[in-house]
Amino acid sequence: MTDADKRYDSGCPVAYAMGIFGDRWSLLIIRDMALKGVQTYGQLQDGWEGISTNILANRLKALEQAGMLTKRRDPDNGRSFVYELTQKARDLAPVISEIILWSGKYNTADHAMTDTVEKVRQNKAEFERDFKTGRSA
Amino acid sequence: MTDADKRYDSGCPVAYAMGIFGDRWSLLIIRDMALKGVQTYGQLQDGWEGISTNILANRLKALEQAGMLTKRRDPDNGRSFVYELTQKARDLAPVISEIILWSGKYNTADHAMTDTVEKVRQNKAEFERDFKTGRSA
DNA sequence: AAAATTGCTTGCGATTCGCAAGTGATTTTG
DNA sequence: CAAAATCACTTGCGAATCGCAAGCAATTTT
Repeated sequence: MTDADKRYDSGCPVAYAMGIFGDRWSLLIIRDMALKGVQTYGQLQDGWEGISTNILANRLKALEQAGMLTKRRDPDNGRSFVYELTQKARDLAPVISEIILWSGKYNTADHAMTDTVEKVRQNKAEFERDFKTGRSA
Repeated sequence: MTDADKRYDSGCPVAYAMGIFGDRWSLLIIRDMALKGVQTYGQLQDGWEGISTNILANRLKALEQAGMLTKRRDPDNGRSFVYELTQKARDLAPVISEIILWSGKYNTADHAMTDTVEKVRQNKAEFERDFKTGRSA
C-alpha cells in the first residue's frame, strides 16, 4: 500500500483490498498477465480495452509497490522489461473466478464472453490452478 | 451499466464487473449495507472510512442504475430514504468472502480486522448466507 | 414558530484521466 | 555504420472526478 492510500486503510479487509485493486484497471492488468501470459508494457497496451499509456505506467508502478508484481530487465532485449505476477497477485485466483461467475450470471450483453464463464463453471479448480501457475497462457 | 461505462465493456466478465464496482467505494458501500444493515445516506456517511458526501451520492446513483440497489421513501420518516441491496448485489457474497480471505493472508497491519477474517475462515458458507440475507446486521 | 434532522447539491481547488505527442535507450535494417 | 524502427515510458493539455466545506430544501421535532 502506498502512503497516499494509508488514509483509507481502516483495517477492514475489503478496504485493504480496495486500496490495492479498487480501480478500473488493476484487475484487468492482472487478468491479462495471469490468463494471457502478458509480460510487457507493449502487450498490455495492445489489450482490447485500451488503457491509456500514462495510466498503465502509473498502475504498474502502484502494483509493483503493493507487491503484486515484479519488474526486471529482459535479458534477451535490453530495451524491454519483464513484468511478472507475485504469489500475492496469483492468490487472487478465487476472487477472479467468483467475479467471473457473478458476471456470467448478470451480464446479458450480446458480446459477453460466455466461453470464459463456461470454463469457470465447468471446472473452477482447474481455472484457478491455471491462473496461479500461468498455465492458461 | 451506465452509458459512460459502455466504452469499457469489452465483453470480458472481469471488465463488466469493474464497470460496476471497479472503484474505491462501491464495494465498501455494499459491505456496509450487507454486513452492518446500513440503509440510509446518513448511516453510510458515518462509516469509519469517510467517503465524501458528493461521492457517496454519485456512487449510490450509479449503483442504483446498475441494478445493485433500490431506493424508496422511508414510510416512517418523510425526509429519509431507504436503500436496499438487490439480489444482484447480494450475490457478490462469494466475491467478498474471497476478498476477505485474500486480505487476511496479506494485510499484516497491526490494526487489521482479524475477527472478520476469522469468521470467514471458520465458516465461509455461513458468512455468505448472512451476507445474502442481511442476517449479520 | 424555531430549531434540528435528513439527504443531498454546489463551489472550489487539487488530483487523476484520456488522448496525443515527444523522449531516450536500445536494436534492427540497409 | 548511419538511419530507421522498437520499446517503455514521460510530458503537456483539457476534461472529468475527488475531497472538503458550505449551503439548501423538505420534513420533523421542540
